[in-house]
Amino acid sequence: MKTPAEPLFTPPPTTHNHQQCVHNALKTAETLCVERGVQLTSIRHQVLELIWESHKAVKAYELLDRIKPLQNAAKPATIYRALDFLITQGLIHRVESLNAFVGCRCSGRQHEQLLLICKQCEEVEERTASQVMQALAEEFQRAGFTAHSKAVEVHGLCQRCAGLSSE
Amino acid sequence: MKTPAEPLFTPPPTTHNHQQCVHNALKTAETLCVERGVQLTSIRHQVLELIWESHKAVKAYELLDRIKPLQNAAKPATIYRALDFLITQGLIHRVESLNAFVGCRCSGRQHEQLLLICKQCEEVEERTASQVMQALAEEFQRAGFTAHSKAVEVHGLCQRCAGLSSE
DNA sequence: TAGAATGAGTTATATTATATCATCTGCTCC
DNA sequence: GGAGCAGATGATATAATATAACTCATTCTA
Repeated sequence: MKTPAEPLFTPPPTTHNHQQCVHNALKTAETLCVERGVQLTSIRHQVLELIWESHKAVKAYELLDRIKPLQNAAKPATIYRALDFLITQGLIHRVESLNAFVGCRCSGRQHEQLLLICKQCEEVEERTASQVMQALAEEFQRAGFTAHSKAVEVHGLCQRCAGLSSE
Repeated sequence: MKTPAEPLFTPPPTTHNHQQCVHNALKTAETLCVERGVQLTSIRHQVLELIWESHKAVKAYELLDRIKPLQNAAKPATIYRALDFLITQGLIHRVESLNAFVGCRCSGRQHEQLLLICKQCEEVEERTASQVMQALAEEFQRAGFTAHSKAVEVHGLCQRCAGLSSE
């Protein structure tokens, strides 16, 4: 049931050790869920693992297709429920502008980050961007607005892709 | 064909003169389209007008329902094409986190604004927030990211609604 | 007048997401 | 042990959002 999933994706061409990266993310998730007394069930774990296969944002129905070999009975609701759980626990981000989901690197803590989405390699980089958040807070102050949740998403070219295309 | 549309909505309880506000928006749109040599056709004008009926973000299928009395043949594509046009011309914003659309107050110019979305009255306030944009630009610099388009959307309570609920 | 460009009509379908009710599983309390 | 509860999942259906692809009409202009 907890098959490590076939490498259905092209690993990111970055130099980072992705296997380690995924391993950390899953371990952190497991620990956090224990601490919080919530259940990282088999399905939820599998969905999280599938999301972490790459640093690209993944669509819900893509996850559904990929999880079917492991969970024959999987239906849209299966995926959406798992996604809800993972979002609530701060383990993944929903990328609003793509209707897609990406693993959260700062698992479970601060969950409102700047997302930099590369149009070319499609990878999503998450940044804390405290100065941006600070400027936002000041703007809310001026506007008399009480913020509950933020989505700060930027599309463009990541450093690597911009470098390649300008050569 | 250019019926001013029945008041299907509750006008915003703000003190502003909404009729004037809509009038300005439409006039500006008309002028801009002439300047740019693009056609603000009857359908496009109607959709823009419907969007401006309130300061809430409107769903595409809501627009479809509302435009049907005026454009009997209207289909989803009718609306989505008009929306595409209006977005391209910078006359409306797409609110990514709601899959909805709202009139743009800074028509046609700077089109990347901070959107403050009230969970209670549902109105969307648009702010230029140059300090936020500046902080974003600096963050892109640090990340080596080339930004093409931004969505900065915040959900919460507007001043008015926060005031009311805290009384 | 042919042909390109643009907008709109029409039909079909793809994609994304939720509602609802039934069932199962593990736990607690008696 | 069994009743009852809560949380998770199964199963079915359908809602909501969005696009594709082809046609036709209009306008402009070469």
